[in-house]
Amino acid sequence: MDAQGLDKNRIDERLPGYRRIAHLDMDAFYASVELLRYPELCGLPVVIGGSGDWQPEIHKDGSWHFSRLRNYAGRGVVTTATYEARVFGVFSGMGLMKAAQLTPDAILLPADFRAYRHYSRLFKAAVAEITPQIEDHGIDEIYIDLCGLTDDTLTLARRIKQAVRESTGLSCSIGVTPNKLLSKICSDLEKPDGLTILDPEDIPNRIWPLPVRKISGIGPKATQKLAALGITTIADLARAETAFLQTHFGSSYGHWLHEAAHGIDDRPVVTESEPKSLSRETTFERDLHPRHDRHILSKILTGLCTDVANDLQRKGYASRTISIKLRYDDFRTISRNITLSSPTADAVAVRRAAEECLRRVSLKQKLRLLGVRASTLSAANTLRNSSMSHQGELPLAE
DNA sequence: TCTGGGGTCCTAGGACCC
DNA sequence: TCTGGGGTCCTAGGACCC
Repeated sequence: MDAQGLDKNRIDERLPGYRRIAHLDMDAFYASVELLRYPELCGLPVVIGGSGDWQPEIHKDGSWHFSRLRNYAGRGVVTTATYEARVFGVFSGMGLMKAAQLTPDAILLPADFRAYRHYSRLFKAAVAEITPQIEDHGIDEIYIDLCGLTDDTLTLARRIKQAVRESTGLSCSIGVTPNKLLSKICSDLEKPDGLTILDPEDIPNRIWPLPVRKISGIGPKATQKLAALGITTIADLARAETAFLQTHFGSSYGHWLHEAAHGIDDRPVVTESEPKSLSRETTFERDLHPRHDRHILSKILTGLCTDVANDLQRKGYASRTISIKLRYDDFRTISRNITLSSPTADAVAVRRAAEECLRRVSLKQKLRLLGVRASTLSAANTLRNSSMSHQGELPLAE
């Protein structure tokens, strides 16, 4: 060991190419949580979506009665589907009405986010027992920095999977590579219950044959644009000149595309972060007319502002920028925002600001969605926070 | 089958100031 | 009166992620 406590014989994990970063992705998370509750649904096509009144009902003999997808009518989308349902071409984001056409006999369950958050906390706590170097990435995913741990990668990955299974009864898939970009791709390669460890030398064999869409950050638009340029696989992308990509995608995104294709990514695992914005939005059951349905819309707007204000207060933030979001019946979406002179977490102030924004939009067309967002966040009350840290002092009133 | 709700980050133009 | 850059803030929209 040298002065910094580093073993000279070990590869220096501080170098970007030699880090050990894991990406852990829970397998069909929401659906799997539901199967814990309703084990009799194992092996059946099950679709989770919406939040309506198709709650399973219990029979006198103790058996459950489940709703079928064919009976669904509304504007909900698929949140998750079991692998058995995915076989029919059902995937998340798809309208439930369309999913019903593909597989009418599939079981439909409402999303139960409280249950999913509970299991999310369980699996993250179990991993945190092994190492606290965890970056949250949504409800069912984390990045784990394995640098500094002494065991070999395979042992660690197996231990993490075992900890997740013991704490939740659920399986996950893990990818371990020198960076987040590659690990994210790899955790998906052997799903479900996968474990993929990849060295940089494996990139040409295992990464390059994949479609560009497998790279997190290349979405539907970029995929289409790349295809039009004759680029469909990551190998195609890796062959493309940076300058060529930059002329078509801008200097920043073009540069990133090139690096991504070569498996280059130096982003650190970030274990702590503050939210940048909080928002609430709702799609109406039917399109609403700004004038005829004025009272309903007003009530909905007040509700959204109250929810946002409550979220701000509960989480200890105040916001200086309030935005509204409108979606017209033709799906055109616009937003307006206003920056206040001082931060607020007050429902009435949020509502006033939202109204101010609303005055600047055209209200001739029917609406399908209304949303309210609070951004430019600051700690709600630094005075109060500092007083809280001194034992014995009473927190100041609002 | 018309397409949810919660986020992050980036771009680009205009105002305003030095 | 016209012509400059640079920096920051604000606004609107869009791509992308889970």
